Amino acid sequence: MNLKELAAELHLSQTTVSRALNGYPEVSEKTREIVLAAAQRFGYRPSPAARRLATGRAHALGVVFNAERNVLMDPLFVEYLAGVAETSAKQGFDILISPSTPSDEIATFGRLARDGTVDVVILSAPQTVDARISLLSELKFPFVVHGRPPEPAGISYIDIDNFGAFQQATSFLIQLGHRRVMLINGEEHFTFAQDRSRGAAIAFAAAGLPNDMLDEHFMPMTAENAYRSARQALEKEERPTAILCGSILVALGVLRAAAELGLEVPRDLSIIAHDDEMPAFPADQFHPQLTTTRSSIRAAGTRVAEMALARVAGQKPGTVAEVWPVQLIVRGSTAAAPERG
Amino acid sequence: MNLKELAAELHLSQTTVSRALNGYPEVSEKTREIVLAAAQRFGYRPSPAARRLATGRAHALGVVFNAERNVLMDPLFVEYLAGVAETSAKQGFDILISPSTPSDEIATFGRLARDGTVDVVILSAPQTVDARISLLSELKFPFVVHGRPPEPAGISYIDIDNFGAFQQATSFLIQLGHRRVMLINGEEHFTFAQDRSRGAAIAFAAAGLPNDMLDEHFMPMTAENAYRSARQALEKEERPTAILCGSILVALGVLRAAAELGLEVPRDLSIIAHDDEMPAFPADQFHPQLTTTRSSIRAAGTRVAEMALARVAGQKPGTVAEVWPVQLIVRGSTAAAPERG
DNA sequence: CGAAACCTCCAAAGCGCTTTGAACGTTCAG
DNA sequence: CTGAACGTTCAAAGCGCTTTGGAGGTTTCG
Repeated sequence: MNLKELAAELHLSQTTVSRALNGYPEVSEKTREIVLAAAQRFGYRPSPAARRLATGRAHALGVVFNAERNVLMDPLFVEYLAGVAETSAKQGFDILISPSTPSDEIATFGRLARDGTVDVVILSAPQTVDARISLLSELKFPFVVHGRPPEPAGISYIDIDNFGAFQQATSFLIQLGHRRVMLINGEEHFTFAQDRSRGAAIAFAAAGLPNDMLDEHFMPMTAENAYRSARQALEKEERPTAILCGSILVALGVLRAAAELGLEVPRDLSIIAHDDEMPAFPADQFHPQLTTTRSSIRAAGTRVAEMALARVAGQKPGTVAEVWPVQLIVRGSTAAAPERG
Repeated sequence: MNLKELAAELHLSQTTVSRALNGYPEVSEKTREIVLAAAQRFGYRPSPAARRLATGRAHALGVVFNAERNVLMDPLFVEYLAGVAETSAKQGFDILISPSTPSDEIATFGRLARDGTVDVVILSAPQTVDARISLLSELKFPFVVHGRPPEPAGISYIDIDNFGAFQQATSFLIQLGHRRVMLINGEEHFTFAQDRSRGAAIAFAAAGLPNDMLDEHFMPMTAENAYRSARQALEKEERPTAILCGSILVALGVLRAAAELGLEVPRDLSIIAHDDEMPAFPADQFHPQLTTTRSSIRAAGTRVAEMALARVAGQKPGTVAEVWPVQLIVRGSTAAAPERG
């Protein structure tokens, strides 16, 4: 049943019925009730396609899914998506996943912005030079960012306090007597990696320690990459006594490297991992339980979706700039540094 | 630029331009070329919304995303989605993710089918009694299934040979001298869990062994659930000497249980896991490397998307019914059963 | 009592595309 | 030379909704 038929049934015009349904004030309460009841009774549902054409709004939010990137490092993505899905469902918004390869990612964003298939897009993992942000800004297409944009002015975003988290974690290790600390970070071009890097460096500086005791590595955060790097570092004479891990997956690789080399955690090696709270891999289910800097990526997902919807509803960009605190949770993977050997 | 403007520019009617662009035969090659060139030059892109309204087709395929379910057990989901994305991108199809909670999943499917926001939906993890399939069949809405539908007649699906995989794996364990085998399976109401169960049972029967030596447990396949079950079983007097795991995540939990109890794999305990090829957790990166029954869920994703698109293009349902072979890959987590204690 | 000010409701014009039915030349067979 | 057949193009009618610009009727106020 469409609007025309419904209107005919009610002996009203399409206009009135449409307005009654959409909560416009030009229609009397009495009429509205009648219309609403009838719509209910006939199971009338407006056609999204028609509404989209008429209003120019899609009632959908876009997420660009970069398969190659996400699959490798992101079991996180599902958890994040779950958060986004949660809020968007409440508002009846659909989520459009636009597949792309790294090479045509920009084109994908362009298409999304121009086609009007979505009203707003959510951007994740901003980079220090981010063509996606430039493009969307230029096209004046609404977007919100999950993570810290390189130039946050005029951009709505939320981020976790990567800087604080790694500063805190590093300070904690230093307090435990660790001097040679390895940091297995994400790829250098991500702003979060930069923030984490700075956090760790500041902690060293604050303790009056030379910066070169911090052995930092940038890489895609897979278990395997982490395994290789950790293994290499731990085989050296002057091996690190503590490793800061960018994610739980990284910790997994590090644990394996340590096990293979006969190093016991935390006796011989302390490990702190950043934990985005993947339910499939709870930090406290590891052996030993992992000390982590924790923040829920799912919660971030729900929040960023909220922001996206607010943006569609007319909120100005740049209104939201939240940085969520990250908590250091001390568990069994950290201990005092071993005696100098 | 829209069609009208483009037509005006070319001094042609909208009809002709539209037809030229969409490859209809009623337009001469000369005209078509001119139109195509102009469209290119002006960067004309037809409005999806308008096209959708006019044709009634959405040019999108739907995936219902059950956040609560997927997040818990499915880092797989991303990998699967990547497969779907890959093929749908090639055909310019969008992927609409419809969030739902378990309780309103059926309603979500109904909405999707009626709204015309998508042309076809992909169903995953069919159950022995599956209301989603019943609903879509009844509404005569196109769908394809990833996994084995309870009543496959007239339904296009692909599945991996769960039965064969677990029969093979179980036989292999029996050959190695294992008699007390534990099977940590998915939830009972999934058809794949049933198939696996049957596969293992048949292997026992074929070896002339009593069925009660197979200790089968159904549960959501999380590492934690697996850990608990395995731990409990391994603490018993008559503990299993081998455990069949429904997924790599399950294996993770089992490994932890074994480690905590001081059991060495594969000396004291053999493990075979089913491996869907999550790149984040490669079976050969475990310690020890895992013996697996392997099949790529990503490949399945691309195939099922192909089927979905074929379905949209008019292919009859029930045309495709593929069952992919699963390979047993023997690595380091299996060995001959320990001597009877 | 008449005009101004509402309050409700409506007809009709889009939104940008596809598609039907027909028109206009041209060519071809009879 | 005429009528049929064909190849090409077009005007116009949707698709189902929103929204503009009124139109009628009722109330309010000087």
